[in-house]
Amino acid sequence: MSKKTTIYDIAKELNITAATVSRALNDNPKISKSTKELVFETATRMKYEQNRLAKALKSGKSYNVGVIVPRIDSNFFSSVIRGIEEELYPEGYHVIICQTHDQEDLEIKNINSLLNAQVDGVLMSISNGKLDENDSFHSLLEKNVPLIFFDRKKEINNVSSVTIDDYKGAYAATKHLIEQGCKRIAHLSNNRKLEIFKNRYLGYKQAILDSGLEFDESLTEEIHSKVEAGRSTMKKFLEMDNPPDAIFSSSDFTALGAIQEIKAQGLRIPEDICVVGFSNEPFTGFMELSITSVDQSPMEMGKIAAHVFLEEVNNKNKKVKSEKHVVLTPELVVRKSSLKIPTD
Amino acid sequence: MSKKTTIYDIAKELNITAATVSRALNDNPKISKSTKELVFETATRMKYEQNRLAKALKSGKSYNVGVIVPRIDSNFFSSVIRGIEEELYPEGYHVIICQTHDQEDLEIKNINSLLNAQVDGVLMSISNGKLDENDSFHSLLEKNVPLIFFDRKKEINNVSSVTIDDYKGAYAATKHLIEQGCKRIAHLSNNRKLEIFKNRYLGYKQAILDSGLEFDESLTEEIHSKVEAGRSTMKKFLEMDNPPDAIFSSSDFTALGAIQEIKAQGLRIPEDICVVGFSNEPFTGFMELSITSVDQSPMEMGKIAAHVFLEEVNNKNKKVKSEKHVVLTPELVVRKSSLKIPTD
DNA sequence: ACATTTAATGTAATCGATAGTAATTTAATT
DNA sequence: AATTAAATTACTATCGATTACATTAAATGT
Repeated sequence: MSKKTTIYDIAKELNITAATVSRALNDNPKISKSTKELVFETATRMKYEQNRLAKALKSGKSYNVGVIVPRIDSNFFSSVIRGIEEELYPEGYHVIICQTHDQEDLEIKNINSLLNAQVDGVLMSISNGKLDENDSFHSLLEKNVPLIFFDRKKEINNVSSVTIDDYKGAYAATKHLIEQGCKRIAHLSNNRKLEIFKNRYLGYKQAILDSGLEFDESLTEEIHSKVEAGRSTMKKFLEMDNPPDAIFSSSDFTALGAIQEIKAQGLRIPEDICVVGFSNEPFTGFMELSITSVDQSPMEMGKIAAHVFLEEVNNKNKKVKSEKHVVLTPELVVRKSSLKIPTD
Repeated sequence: MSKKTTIYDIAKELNITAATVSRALNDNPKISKSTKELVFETATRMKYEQNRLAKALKSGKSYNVGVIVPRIDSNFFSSVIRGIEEELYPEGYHVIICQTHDQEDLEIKNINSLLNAQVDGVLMSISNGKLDENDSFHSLLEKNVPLIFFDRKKEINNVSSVTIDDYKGAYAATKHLIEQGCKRIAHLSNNRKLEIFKNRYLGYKQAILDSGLEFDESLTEEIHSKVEAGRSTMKKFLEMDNPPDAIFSSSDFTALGAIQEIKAQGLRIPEDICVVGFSNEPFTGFMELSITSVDQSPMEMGKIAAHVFLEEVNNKNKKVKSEKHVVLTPELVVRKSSLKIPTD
């Protein structure tokens, strides 16, 4: 019930001014060593704690950072968030997490909500709603709030990003399938207006072309990253006259759906059909039939994104705006679902 | 670059006082209808937005709420969080999410960090670190910050909670296994200093005793909720002279680990061994061998927890402190892993 | 001894919104 | 028209920390 102690209380106690107390606590060089010590002592004795709200008002900084992701219940995003937190907490920032559930209206709501909370910056992975005239970021940029994309980015002036080389990851995954002897490799994609899915598609396509195989557009589908969508699309594939003998999926969840359908139809994995996913979600390793996938080092991604943010806020005064684009290299993790030919 | 418009700007524009503007915007009855309209118009025209930091300083409320969970990458917790957000966002609150990773030091750090951010309340599911002399909550209670437990609670004076009836859920799950003809039912538990795990254990035990089966303490183990822990414990069970014919697990993840080991040893599920998990994580339904589990209606839990919090902040002035304990009823979802006897 | 740095602290305004109280205008009453 | 009540708006302090500017005291120089 007792009110919090403020710098005024300390000042009164020591018969000095609040300004002096403030300076002392901030280690201002103009304050003598003796009073500094005195102030520090009484501050601890009186259990003083700085009022962040007051500081926030004065400085115009809230020391809150917004993080917007499609969802948090995937290992990938929750790991990125953990990386961000580990980097930002020591700097005194707090993280407000928002989920878009891939709905653009929620994305806009979240951005406004974060602006309202006066966050010092926003780190986000954009949703795949209607991407056409998506100017929900403008409100951020107008207000000069640093924005950093991670994973799912969009090419915007003055906006930095941290991504993986999706093209390379997809190329490696597809190449791997080809080396396993697969000839008709299908691709479960997602909204290709999003760069990550476009690049995965392109990497897949190029790997096929480079290997002299026939590229068949009808073997690619843009679907949601849901188990059920993967399953129903796989069903369609299997009804073709000339069904695929491998699936490269942009998502581990759709890969799982495909596997369910393949098994349900009595086909064998990897003997009849090989499957490769993307993101290296933990369950891909848990399954009895473990799933080959592409790891994106999410923790690392989060840490770097946070680091880029810190650079930007610290340079905010300087007019020299520079965008930074960090690209991480993904790693193919080969498991049972695609291993026809034992390597050892 | 142009600074934000404040109520002073509006006041100057209309030749009135900032106080009047403030009252008009807050729909104070003492302000005439005409000036209210005028103020609202100019506010929109000048793109006025309330400075939350200023309001926070004045009111002493940050309109931020802390949520502490062991981890966010499980469907259960992320769903609870979503429920909380849906309830709190419309009231103008923001949610700061913290993960403890079941480490007590992180729990303490998070609490301090949230206090530092001057949150208006904390909703938490406690970790299972060393629980003995856990007084990390005291700092919250001392400062009169509302604390609400959900799922993983602890009995503390004046602290409300929202949980499920773990005892009942466990009882139903075990009863179900008995009805399927299982005689030696093992239990994968977790730290029973946590009420939820203690209650699940008790419900399991009572169901066995009520059915006249022999209760064998050696068939219960306290382990971490990790796939690997479930697997290794199952291995131990299978090495017994008289191994179990069913597993009731406090966690879907350990249930999964058990299933992996059972299959690896060439045993059949559910014919040889039945398995039931807890939490109804999505993957329990995805698996080819779908897993029977206990649903905890996490969204609902989050919404109710948020609601209880709102009640508490709105009653904060009143001295009458009352704790509220909401208990939800869980639901058993029967799937392949335990269904020996087809019901239809 | 007096002028001039230098060091250390005090004074007061500021960030933006809110609320108690005073002041003014308007409406109602006799 | 005069008096009073009611409605409306203005004035000013406040939340707690920060900082430009002013002031005092001590130290140094000539």
